[in-house]
Amino acid sequence: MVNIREFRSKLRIFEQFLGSQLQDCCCGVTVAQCHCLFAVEDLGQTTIGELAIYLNLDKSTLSRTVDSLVRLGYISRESDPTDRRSYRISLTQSGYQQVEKMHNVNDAYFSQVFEHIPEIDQENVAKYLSLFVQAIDKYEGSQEAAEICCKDE
Amino acid sequence: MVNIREFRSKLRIFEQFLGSQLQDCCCGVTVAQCHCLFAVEDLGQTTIGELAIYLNLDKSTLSRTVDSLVRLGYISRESDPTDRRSYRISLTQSGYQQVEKMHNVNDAYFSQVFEHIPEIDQENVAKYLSLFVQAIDKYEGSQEAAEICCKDE
DNA sequence: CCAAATAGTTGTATCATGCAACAGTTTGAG
DNA sequence: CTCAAACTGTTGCATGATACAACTATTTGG
Repeated sequence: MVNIREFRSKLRIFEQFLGSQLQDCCCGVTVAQCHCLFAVEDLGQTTIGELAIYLNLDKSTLSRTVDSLVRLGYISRESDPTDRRSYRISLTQSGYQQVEKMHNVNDAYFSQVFEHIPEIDQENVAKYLSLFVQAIDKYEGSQEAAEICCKDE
Repeated sequence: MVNIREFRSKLRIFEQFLGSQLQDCCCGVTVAQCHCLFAVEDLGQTTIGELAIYLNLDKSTLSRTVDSLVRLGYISRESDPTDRRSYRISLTQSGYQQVEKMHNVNDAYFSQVFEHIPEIDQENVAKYLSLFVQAIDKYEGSQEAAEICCKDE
């Protein structure tokens, strides 16, 4: 039986680490811009609306973040000829370079963290994190989610 | 050999989940206030400075967050008679109740997530997360940390 | 004893965010 | 076909979290 409270305590440390790690490894852009660039990479050609859903943020927030990335030259935003309300969002050449740079820096960082895990355990760390993420997916797809929490108090 | 980039991809999903989960389960206070309350619980009687180090935030940020929690009645802040620059920060009765409420709600949430993990794997999910957190500790204590990242560009 | 260090607060600026209102465009029901 | 409803993205506004710098009050060490 897992001690949930202890698990959550570890999780808080983990979360804090992830936050400051990314902040340090964004290669010149902000954390929000970094998330947005990775999301555009994941989605390929996309729209503000899709990005907002993917990142679970308001479309107005994404509108502004994308705007800043267009100004930085990392993202191209072209009017969609088949629906003039919509824009086609994608990475520019320079955007791809920035994303690759961020990946390399972050990969290097996590590789070093992994070196501090005993070699026999490394695969399992990845495996069981993956399992947890799967459980999140299943749970969020299910009914119960959010009914426990105290959103509306 | 662990595929670091894939691992990081899972991590991004994980991080997003943790962020929105806590936001929904703060029982009436903000996420920053929630982190602060848990920190005061962890530290027992403490100070602004200690909290700032523990949470890796600026003392001015903590000063304001603590201030808001004093106003809410969750934290008591008394002048330290042995050092009049300093204040003794601790949870009030009402603060303990709030913390317990948040623990219960969050424990319930994560218990449900765990139910979506096969029973044989549950212990391992906790075990290997713990191992990863240990690796973070070791790494952050070491020299190399932060030299990889592109903080200063 | 006084300069330097320390603890916390406050002013200021920035970033991220959501909601509401809006403009322009598309779509579907009649 | 037409027009109301739905949709896409932007902008105005408010809030919250945050850091840095300057500040006050206090303590400490040479």
